[in-house]
Amino acid sequence: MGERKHEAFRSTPLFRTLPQDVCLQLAALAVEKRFDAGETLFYEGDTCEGLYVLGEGTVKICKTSQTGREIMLAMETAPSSVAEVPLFDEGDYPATVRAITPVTAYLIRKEDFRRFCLQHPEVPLRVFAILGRRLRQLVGLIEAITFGSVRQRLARLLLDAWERGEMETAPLTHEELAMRLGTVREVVSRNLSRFQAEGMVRIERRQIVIADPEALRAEAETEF
Amino acid sequence: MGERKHEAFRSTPLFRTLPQDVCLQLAALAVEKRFDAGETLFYEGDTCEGLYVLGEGTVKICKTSQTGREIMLAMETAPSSVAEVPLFDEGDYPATVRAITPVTAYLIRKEDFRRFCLQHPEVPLRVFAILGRRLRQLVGLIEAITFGSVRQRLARLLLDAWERGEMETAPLTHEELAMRLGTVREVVSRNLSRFQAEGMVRIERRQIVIADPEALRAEAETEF
DNA sequence: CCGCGTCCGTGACCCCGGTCACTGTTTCCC
DNA sequence: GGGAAACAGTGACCGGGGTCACGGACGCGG
Repeated sequence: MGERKHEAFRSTPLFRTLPQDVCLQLAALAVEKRFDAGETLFYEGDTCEGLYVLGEGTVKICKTSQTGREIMLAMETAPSSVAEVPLFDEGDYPATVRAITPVTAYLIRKEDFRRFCLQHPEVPLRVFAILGRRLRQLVGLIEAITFGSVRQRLARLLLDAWERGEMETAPLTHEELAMRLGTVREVVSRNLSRFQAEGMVRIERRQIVIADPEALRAEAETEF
Repeated sequence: MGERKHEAFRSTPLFRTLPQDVCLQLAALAVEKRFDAGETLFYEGDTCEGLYVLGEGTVKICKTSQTGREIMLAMETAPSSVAEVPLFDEGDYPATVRAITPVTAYLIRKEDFRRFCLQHPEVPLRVFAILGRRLRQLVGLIEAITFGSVRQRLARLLLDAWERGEMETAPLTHEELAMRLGTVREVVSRNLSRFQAEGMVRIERRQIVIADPEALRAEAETEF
């Protein structure tokens, strides 16, 4: 069993630097869970079970308001991990994590992980780095939201997706984009229309095509 | 020398749980720095020197836009610490930190701190908890900004300040409030006026007085 | 006491973006 | 192929809040 599991643990940034045997030893503690697209791994406020290592698929980390609006804080695609935060501070999960493709994940209960950390002091340092990255991301998000416009953020988002070739692979519905930007569908539609009118993108059969990356970049980098 | 320094290290959340001697040993690595109110300890993008332990005073962690608008991500008042993030991930400081009262801080160079961590594995775990707290804070901020109104955030802010008795001690200019809320002076003024008109606060000789905490609370907790 | 700097209060204006309400277009599945 | 979802485009509307431009209130140093 567990070939895929081992592979997941070997390649996830958190454990990538660990020696093989230690890594396998850790993998032995984890239990596999599968989720369909749209299923949620856990909700904000749930008490923390443990750490999820993503073996396959991609998830979004998000918050939703009472009125159903949603904002995506981050996206993680395998190999990766989520829910590192509440492992050590006794708190609940701070946000909801939901599968956006089918996902197979491995759950390590937090006591097990903690014990493991004490035996392998290099592990916390890795977690540390991951947390740092997340923090930077969040700060960036706050900056973008409070200083920037939807137009700018959308430009940047499209550009990012394009640069990493996710343009064709991912369906990217307007609804999705809206959540990622912390706004609503209609606003995204409108802005996309404008982009098209200005020749920056073309929309052909429901696919967004980047026509003028440079113009987009200029738009994205127009500083606040 | 260093009585105040030792006190700072003993009481800061990061090191509070350390045995006395270890704590002093760590303190020995640090060098004292003083800042006047308004001076900035470091700017976002500066390459990370090390960890600051706050012995006295309070600072704000903030980002500023090109146009000079500013948003405060967090406030830290001694005993506390700032700049834990870039210690391990080789990045720059992610935000600017500025003294809002006179501050005396102790700087530990990051190599020294890292070395220290390897010798004392319980330290990273503490840092971890601190980072967790920060992350939760930021997520909360994002939520408040994207789903909430200035009115709500202002209500909550006033209430917080009131509950911890910072109401009289701190001058709290409208400008300050605006930054903390990620908005501008005028908007704060307006909302304060409205609050006064509705009898929630009174403003007497430039001092905001909480008149009806319950009403404020209701306002603050009106869910998005 | 006078001036000047800092902070406050307010009005006018305008635009972004959230909301509602429809209609049009794909897609996909029976 | 037909019908139901889901997705997309668009217009109308309007409120929050940002921007500008003042004028008034304090407070402090000369």
